Amino acid sequence: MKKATPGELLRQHGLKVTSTRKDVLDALIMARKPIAAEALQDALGKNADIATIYRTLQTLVSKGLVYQTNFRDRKAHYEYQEKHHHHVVCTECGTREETKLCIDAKKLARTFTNFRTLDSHVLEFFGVCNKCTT
Amino acid sequence: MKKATPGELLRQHGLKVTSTRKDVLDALIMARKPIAAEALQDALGKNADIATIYRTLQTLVSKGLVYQTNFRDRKAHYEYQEKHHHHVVCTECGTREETKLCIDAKKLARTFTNFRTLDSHVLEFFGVCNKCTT
DNA sequence: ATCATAAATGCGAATTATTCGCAATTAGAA
DNA sequence: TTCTAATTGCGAATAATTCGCATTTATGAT
Ligand SMILES: [Mn+2]
Ligand SMILES: [Mn+2]
Ligand SMILES: [Zn+2]
Ligand SMILES: [Zn+2]
Repeated sequence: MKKATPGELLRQHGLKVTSTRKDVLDALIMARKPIAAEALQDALGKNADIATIYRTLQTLVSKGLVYQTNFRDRKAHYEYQEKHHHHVVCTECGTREETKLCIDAKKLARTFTNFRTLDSHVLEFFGVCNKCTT
Repeated sequence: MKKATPGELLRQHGLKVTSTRKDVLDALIMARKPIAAEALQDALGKNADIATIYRTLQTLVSKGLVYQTNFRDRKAHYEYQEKHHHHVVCTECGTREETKLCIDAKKLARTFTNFRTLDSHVLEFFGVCNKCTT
């Protein structure tokens, strides 16, 4: 199957297809990394309203199309998530690397917690990348 | 060895021992769970200045005495961390459970990333606790 | 014990990210 | 095409956190 367009993705998730939504989702897909709301606005060429962008992001997150992370920073970052994954972030230069490493939350819930199931998890690693380790 | 007092802890980390610092650290130790800056101020009986509390928290975090988490919420939470651990949070009622489960970041860095070492990581689980699963 | 000095505090004002209220617009169903 | 609920745009409002600066305080040296 070929990759779905932003419009199709929105429709698949039962969302009205508006141009802001298409643009935001498209920008997120292009970015291929976590990006903050304001940076997203810049990427869109300033034509979109910031409140609308925030509302759009909330919607996309609620549908699971986009993953929201609150790093140590105080602003939220949003990433289009075609496939679940995590990041390793360099605390010196901000370089971000994707990692396939994950954890089996289902098994884990039984072994290590009293919850029957775990719906989601946040996992981020911090270190100094090889370039910054002189 | 018996448990160190807040004052001793501060001294051990090369920090000036002030009453706000002792109070904040003490409150965090008592709380035994992540707590936000303002809640901390309440716990301290309103006598401490919020800007000072924030500065104190930054300091404690920088020394590794306290662990800062930015959940999905927009406010940061701080927890005294005698021993590294993570949480399982119920998205219905907010119940928070500690879990011993962790990951071996050293081994991991070699296997799954290009970083030589990983200094820290954030790991939080979200689900619905048994009480909320009617 | 007193002093000197850098560090910490308190206060108010400033910033920053995010949300809200509401009138105007628009997507999609009928 | 028409109708209506959902979405947008704008500006103003919130909420969390930080900043500037004058004042106080902890601690090391005398
Ligand atoms: Mn990624
Ligand atoms: Mn804990
Ligand atoms: Zn995962
Ligand atoms: Zn861990």
